[in-house]
Amino acid sequence: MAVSKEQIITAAIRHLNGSPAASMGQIAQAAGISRATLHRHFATREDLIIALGWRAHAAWERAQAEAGLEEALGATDRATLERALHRLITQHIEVAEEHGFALTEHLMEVDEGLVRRAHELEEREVLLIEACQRAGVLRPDMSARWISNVFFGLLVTVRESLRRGDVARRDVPRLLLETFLRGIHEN
Amino acid sequence: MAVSKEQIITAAIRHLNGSPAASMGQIAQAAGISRATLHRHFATREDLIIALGWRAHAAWERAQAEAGLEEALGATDRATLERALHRLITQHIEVAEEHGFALTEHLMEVDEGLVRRAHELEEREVLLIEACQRAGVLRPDMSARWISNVFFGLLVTVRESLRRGDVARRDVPRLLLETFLRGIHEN
DNA sequence: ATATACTGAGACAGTACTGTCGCAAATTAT
DNA sequence: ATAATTTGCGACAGTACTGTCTCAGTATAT
Repeated sequence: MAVSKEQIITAAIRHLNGSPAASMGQIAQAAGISRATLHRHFATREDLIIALGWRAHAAWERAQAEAGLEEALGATDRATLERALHRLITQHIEVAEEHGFALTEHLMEVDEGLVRRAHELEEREVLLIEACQRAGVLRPDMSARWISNVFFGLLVTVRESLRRGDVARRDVPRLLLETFLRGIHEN
Repeated sequence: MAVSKEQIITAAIRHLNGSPAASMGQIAQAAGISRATLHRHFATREDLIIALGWRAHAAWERAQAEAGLEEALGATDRATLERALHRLITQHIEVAEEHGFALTEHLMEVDEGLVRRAHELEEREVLLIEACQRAGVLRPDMSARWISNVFFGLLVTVRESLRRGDVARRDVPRLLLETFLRGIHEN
């Protein structure tokens, strides 16, 4: 096979990041294959979007794994939790960069399994946030779910900032961490 | 006239906040008018979306005005600038709540005038941010444009949090201000 | 070299829109 | 009450998709 299913997904995501409403024909063209071949791999457009969703969620899960989230959930000391949190944040930057369009794609909420998967992944981050709150790493006067949503919004910030060329790619980790943790107020 | 153009816009925005990809027929139904009537007011779907964009931008400008942004730009003292900033942030919550879908609607970038308008409004906020940085209200180690984008992302956070029912409406101003200015880190 | 599998191109029907029109009914103004 | 305006409804052509199919050409494997 000249172009594998995984390659198609990659090309589709890349194209949809710039044109979220692209048709099957445009996606096929961007992937360098015919529309018929694209339909052979993904029977419907919805199937394709769902597949992209799973890919994005896989990247999300990998980010959690590489951040050591699972292990950190058993810890109670500041250092371990803080390190996991920082890693998680920086790992997410790539995810937002590669699968950014998934952040605001409402079509993904139609797939039951995908919604459940997103919920699970989100729930694990909420657990980490709560653990950080108990350990005194994060402020306790905000709900963990709000903080989780703040994280989501800041990833949209990252995506847009990079898309518009407002910040340099290499500055993003520092900016995101500082903004997220310390806010933008002086001292 | 039973339903004015302004009422149609209001109903359309309300409906599109929940279903961003709604068709003209669905929008008409949501507004309580026929599709033909909707087309009499807005010749094309694009015209309608553009009109919603102008409405959203008008609300945006009103938020800036009520926050006293213009006057604050001439000031250099902390108190005035800080007060304008706080007002601007809280004023924006309503805008995000009422015109939330406009935050991520890419179709609005096709209208030249609308893009210029958005640019102007954004530029004024950047100027305020820079003034706040010079006055020691906001940290100077981040570009004003990044901070402006952070603000944008947090409005997406607000929209999603309210849409999902994760936070109470009355808690939003405090949460947003605290998060924006102080971040989520303990102490 | 031959069989197998895959691909691109094109045609096709089906669907869901958009945008326009005419007309009858209802609303509003005078 | 009558005229003018506005509306809903249905019909219509036009467009842009989606999803399926066929067929001829190409690559791949044995």
